Amino acid sequence: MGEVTIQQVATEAGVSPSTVSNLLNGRNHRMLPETRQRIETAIDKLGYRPNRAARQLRTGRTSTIGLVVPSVGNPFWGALARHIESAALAEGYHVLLCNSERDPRRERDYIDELWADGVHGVVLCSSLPSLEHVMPLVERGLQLVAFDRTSQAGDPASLVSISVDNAVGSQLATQHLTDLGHRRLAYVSGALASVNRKERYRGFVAGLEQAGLDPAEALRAPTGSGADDFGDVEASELGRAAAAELVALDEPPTAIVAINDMCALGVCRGLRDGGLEVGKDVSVVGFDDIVLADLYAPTLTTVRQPMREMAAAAFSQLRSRLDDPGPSQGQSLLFRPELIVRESTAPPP
Amino acid sequence: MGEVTIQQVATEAGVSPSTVSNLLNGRNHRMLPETRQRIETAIDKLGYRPNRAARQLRTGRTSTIGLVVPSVGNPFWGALARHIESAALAEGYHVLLCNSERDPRRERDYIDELWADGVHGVVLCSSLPSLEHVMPLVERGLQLVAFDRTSQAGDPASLVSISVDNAVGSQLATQHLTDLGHRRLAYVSGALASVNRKERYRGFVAGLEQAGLDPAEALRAPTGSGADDFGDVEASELGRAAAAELVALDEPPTAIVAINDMCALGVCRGLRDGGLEVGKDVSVVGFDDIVLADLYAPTLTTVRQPMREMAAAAFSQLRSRLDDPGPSQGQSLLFRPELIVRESTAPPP
DNA sequence: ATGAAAGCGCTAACAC
DNA sequence: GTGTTAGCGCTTTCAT
Repeated sequence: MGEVTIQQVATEAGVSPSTVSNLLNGRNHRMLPETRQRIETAIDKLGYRPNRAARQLRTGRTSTIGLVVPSVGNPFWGALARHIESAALAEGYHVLLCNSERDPRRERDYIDELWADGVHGVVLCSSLPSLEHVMPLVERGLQLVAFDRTSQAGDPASLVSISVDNAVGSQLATQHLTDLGHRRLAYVSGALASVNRKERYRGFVAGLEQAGLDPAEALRAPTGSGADDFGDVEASELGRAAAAELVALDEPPTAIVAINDMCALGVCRGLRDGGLEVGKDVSVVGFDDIVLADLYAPTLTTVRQPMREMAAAAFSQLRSRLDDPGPSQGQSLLFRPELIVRESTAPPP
Repeated sequence: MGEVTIQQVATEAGVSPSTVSNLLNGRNHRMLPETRQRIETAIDKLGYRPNRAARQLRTGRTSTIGLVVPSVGNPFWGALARHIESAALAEGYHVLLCNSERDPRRERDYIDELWADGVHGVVLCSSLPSLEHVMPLVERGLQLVAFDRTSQAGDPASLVSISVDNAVGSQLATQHLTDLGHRRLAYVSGALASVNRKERYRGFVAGLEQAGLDPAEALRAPTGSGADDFGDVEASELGRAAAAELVALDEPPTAIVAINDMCALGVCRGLRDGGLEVGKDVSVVGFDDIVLADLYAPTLTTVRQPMREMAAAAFSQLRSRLDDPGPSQGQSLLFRPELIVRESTAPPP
């Protein structure tokens, strides 16, 4: 019941293991068609599959990449995982899934382990403003593609960043609201601890200013330290709590920009709890365009990230760097967001 | 920049590699505390991490398991992946993610590759009624835990199945509807091609009969061959299309049982398209209790699967079989579903 | 155009 | 209690 080895294939085909190996690795340009034929027959007959551990031990290469996301339980990250995996599969790569739960320590431990496993390429979806905790490995040759996080000053020089243009997206959303006539806007997000959150907020402020509104007067929720306590899975909880706060105000906002779709759905839920009708009493706009945005009642106006393309780019960047691990130039790919107008936004009542 | 090897650690600590290995593998009961100390110091100093490829090549074991799901883009599978990964991580295992996209061929290819990678344990979320395509590997020693699919007659003897009691769950849902006074029910699902779909439908029928209704008179949607064309990601699309059909009927149903939550959300969407109000004109009940069920408007009545427990069970079953790969008895674990009543169900108008 | 040989880093008998 | 030794299956010079 032992596995078939390259040795057995060689014996069966009447050649040496190295010849089989040569064929396997595409070094068959000057191989006799007959030899080649014999080997292929033997492989088929024996059902031979190369042992990856052995191959990896020898070459130091793996065709496995790591994917670190906050949580695949969140539909947004789930969708990313699906697309990354699909792009990887098409090139014969496998994906090791890591849920950081937005815990920096877990994130670091994971990357350490991936490295120890021989995984030299990782798509990292980190909320952390600094990537210092992974620098040692990057210096040792770890290839990193940051997803949903634009490059920062202290980042490793070779870092590739794939992200939607968050500021533009948020500004688009905000502008849509002010165009509809809204003057009293609120912004809902957790603590602006991560790069992309900051950028999205910046877009919100820019949108306000463009409409001649004073950002200082815009509402923010949830207030207080509570904002820090919400992780990624609970984005909807956060939105719901924030909406409750907002509804209780003397002068509630007529429009709300949420940090992302899950949060926006929570906001909608909280608004309903407070007896308000979304898309009528209050407008809500999200960010991401997850599948559920178009399913919700009312359907959610949101900013779409071109996920499939972004995922494909993330993988192909990683792959090309894995193939040529020389010291390479870092770069940022910023994708263009698109405003998708649906039912959750309307002129103020 | 080469990696630190066990040899270097040994040299540094002034011992032999085997002694280091012994410590690493917990064979340190009768080791001099001093030796142990020296080794640990050396490990820390050098930042040593064992090379898994080498270890795997030597022992034939991996601490990686495979997880094959239809698509992590679907929140239900995303949640499962998160929980499985979390259970695995707690025991030092890693999870290789595989999206089958409900393609039997992809499913098989994946499992073949996992096996070739030295992965001997797989949690398989297959919709397929037959597991014949993976039998050869099971016979070679592949440990398989089927998730969301109860054991079938032709299954491998050693198979472990983890599933919610689908029939009971569906019956609970149906009964809830008939208790509310509904007489004209519809069932929405794709083709009953998979084991769990069949079971859920059986529960629906049982619920009807228990209420003295004739299952033959119950509606089913979508009708026609269209039902086959929907995969997993598009469950919501299917629900929406089905609702459109149902709404167009002379006598539309007053209550709808959907195969799962994503489908139910699609149904709600379709109902709204048709101008009907969910939870008032029509009642809808789903299955799974994904996070969004409680976020939706109206909140969705559904049947909860105890995901975390089920995921933990799946992993621990797999693990124990991996640890003792002797020919083991197959078994089925059927978890108790729970009806969660929310706003989407009410007495008929 | 093919083969022989060495060794990747680790573990597990078996010595001592 | 610790060291010696012999590979696990594969790739890759270097010969031929």
